[in-house]
Amino acid sequence: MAQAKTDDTSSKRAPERHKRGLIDATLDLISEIGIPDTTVSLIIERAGVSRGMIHLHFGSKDKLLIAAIRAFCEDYDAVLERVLEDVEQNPVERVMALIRADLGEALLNERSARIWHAFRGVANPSPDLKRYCGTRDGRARDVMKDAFVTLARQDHAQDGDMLVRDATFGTLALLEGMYVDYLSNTQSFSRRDAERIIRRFIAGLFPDHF
Amino acid sequence: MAQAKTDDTSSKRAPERHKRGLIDATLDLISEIGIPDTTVSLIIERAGVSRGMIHLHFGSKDKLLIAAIRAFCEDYDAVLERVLEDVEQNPVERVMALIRADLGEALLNERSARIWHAFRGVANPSPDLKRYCGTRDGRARDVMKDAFVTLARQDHAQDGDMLVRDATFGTLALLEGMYVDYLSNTQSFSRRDAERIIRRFIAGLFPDHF
DNA sequence: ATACATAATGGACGCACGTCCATTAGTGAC
DNA sequence: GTCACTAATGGACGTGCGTCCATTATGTAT
Repeated sequence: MAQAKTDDTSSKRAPERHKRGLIDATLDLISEIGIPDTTVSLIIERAGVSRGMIHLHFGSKDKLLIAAIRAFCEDYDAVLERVLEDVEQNPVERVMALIRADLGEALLNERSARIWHAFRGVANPSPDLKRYCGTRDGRARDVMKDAFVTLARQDHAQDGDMLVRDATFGTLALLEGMYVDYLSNTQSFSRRDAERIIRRFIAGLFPDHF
Repeated sequence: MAQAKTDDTSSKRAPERHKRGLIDATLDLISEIGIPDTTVSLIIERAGVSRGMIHLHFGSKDKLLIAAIRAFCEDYDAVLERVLEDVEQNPVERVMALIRADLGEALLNERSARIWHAFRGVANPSPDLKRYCGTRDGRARDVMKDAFVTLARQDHAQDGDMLVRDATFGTLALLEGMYVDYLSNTQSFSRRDAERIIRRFIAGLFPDHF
């Protein structure tokens, strides 16, 4: 058996590296000039590869786009996962850590916010893309819901189900709204303000904990 | 002086009617197949006019796009304005009327949500479009802020400025988030739940009024 | 009636797009 | 060193785009 398939940087034949290069170039261009203007010629120029590579590795430009958003979402999830590993079990801290991570520069920056919006904008007509865009699914939602369930039980809250649902759904909606506002108003956007507002929302539902 | 310039439907020469027809066709197509696939050929076919009309009336396809989003936003604002005229002066009722209007079928439906997202997605690279997309400007924000100012004064709240800012900003962010969620999950989206969640957020900040 | 102004037409044009494939270059096996 | 295999190249191809303009149709003023 030959040595591992991982691409050493010196090799001129490195399909995985080239695939990743094409995906990164695509994401960069989308964040800079938008999806409609992101052409095959610009992508290959940015990635520094030849014209046939997209067809060779992805089959078509559309499939490259799908691979790009998939990779983008996987990176996003990976960052969240890493945050959740490091944080303690206290549900209040877990929720706030999630929010802080979502609002931090690693996840909420101009590039990523633009990419999110660009994909959202074209996702509806295309089910292949829509699959990757849900807010309601995914780790973040589950972790948050679990934390709120714990708190609702501690409080012996009546109608705890609705409380948990409202808290989870509302927090995610607030985070979504913050992303939109970040893009509309990047320079005056305040991560501190955003975090405080979300905290105030949760504090209204769980006054004893936040 | 001849009769009014308003287009009677029988006339074959009706520039204003044709302009509006092109704009409506453009918005329809954007909501159905997205901006990248909305071509000149499809627009004129949908509008039932000839190929040269876009160049004649708007100068180019790009300018038609800008005119379309402008018209879309004006319609949106007009609906809000009409709601605000009918509602009483009580600040609590004004805020809730605004929220209810924003979540109502007239403003939040599949077509409009898709159009919003499509334009948001391409707006960042294009300042001409970005101008029309802000959440933080506009009537809705001002009306909401005024209402919260009134309430904060009644409560003699300390740090009322921050309270008002957080309430305004947070409510708008929640509404934005609801729009995103509506699109991601149209069939299971509940306007009632959305309204209740936003109300709970505001109630946390103004417990004596909501 | 006639002339004038302009709304509207639709085909032609050049260009840039995404796709594809015959060819070349690089890599590991024998 | 040779062979076999596959990654990578880059130009050619056809398609469909947006733009434009010479022409026609329509309504208005004289």
